[in-house]
Amino acid sequence: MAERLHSAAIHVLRYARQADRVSAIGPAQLSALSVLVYSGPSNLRELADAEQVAPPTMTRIVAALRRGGYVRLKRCPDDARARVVEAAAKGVAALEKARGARLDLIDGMLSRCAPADVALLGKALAAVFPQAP
Amino acid sequence: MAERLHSAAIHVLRYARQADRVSAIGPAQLSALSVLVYSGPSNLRELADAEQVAPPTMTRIVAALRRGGYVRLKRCPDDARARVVEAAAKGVAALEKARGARLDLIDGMLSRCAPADVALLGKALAAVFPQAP
DNA sequence: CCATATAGTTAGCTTAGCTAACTATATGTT
DNA sequence: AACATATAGTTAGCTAAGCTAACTATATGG
Repeated sequence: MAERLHSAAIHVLRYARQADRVSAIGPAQLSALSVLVYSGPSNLRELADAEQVAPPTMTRIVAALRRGGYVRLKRCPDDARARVVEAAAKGVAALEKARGARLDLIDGMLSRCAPADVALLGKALAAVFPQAP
Repeated sequence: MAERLHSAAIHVLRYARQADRVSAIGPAQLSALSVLVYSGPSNLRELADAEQVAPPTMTRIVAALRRGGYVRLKRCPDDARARVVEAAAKGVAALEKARGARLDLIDGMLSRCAPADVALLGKALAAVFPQAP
């Protein structure tokens, strides 16, 4: 069962990743950006934890996003050491576009299956991953 | 629906990836190795296509796997340009270990859900991804 | 026999990951 | 208040993993 889920997850993401080639932004940057867009502003440490990455790695990812104009950094009012990273409008737009391309691919994949099976999968996923957006 | 599947796949693999930290071998190498172990020997071009990677990248991944003793290279009998890459015993063992660690994590994740939901998910996955091992 | 295609490699770049060591600011204890 | 310790982030320097362009060597088709 774990095997089946693992294999399906790999299959879905491998297929969806094809869409990322159109995006000018790298995969780690895109992933960090999606956290910022969907979970709101964050400091570097939280972002690094969310992405399962060491702090220096997140420093670089955020620096690259900033150079591209995808995020803004602000000073944290209650801690002078920390910065708050926030998605800029350009970042939100880039993320939505990349995400849309991925979802289109997955939609195409699902459209080649029986609708009843897809509906069943939806129900099962909702039950097992209740927090899924 | 595509959204739900995408999100669940990300969630599962992000969680499972924690297990990879124990493995000495990098993620790209592990992934290529799994193709070799489960689909059998292959030449570089096929492997690069399977991994959605450019040929020079696969040259390096295979070189690293070879240095580690995880794969062997043979000459191709019917094409002197090509090499056949084959998993060595050490490679099979390393892959099984890494894979086992990932599956254990996913098992743990699923064990915290209602068994009926998990069974439903299994049925749905089998219907939508019939080729899944 | 030559032209073209294909398998793979080399060179050189970027991104993304790490650890170790550092600066600067908070915080808790005397 | 002073100092010790903890925490936020950065810098430096390494490796792995991705790419394109340009190359070598072998197949293959005319």
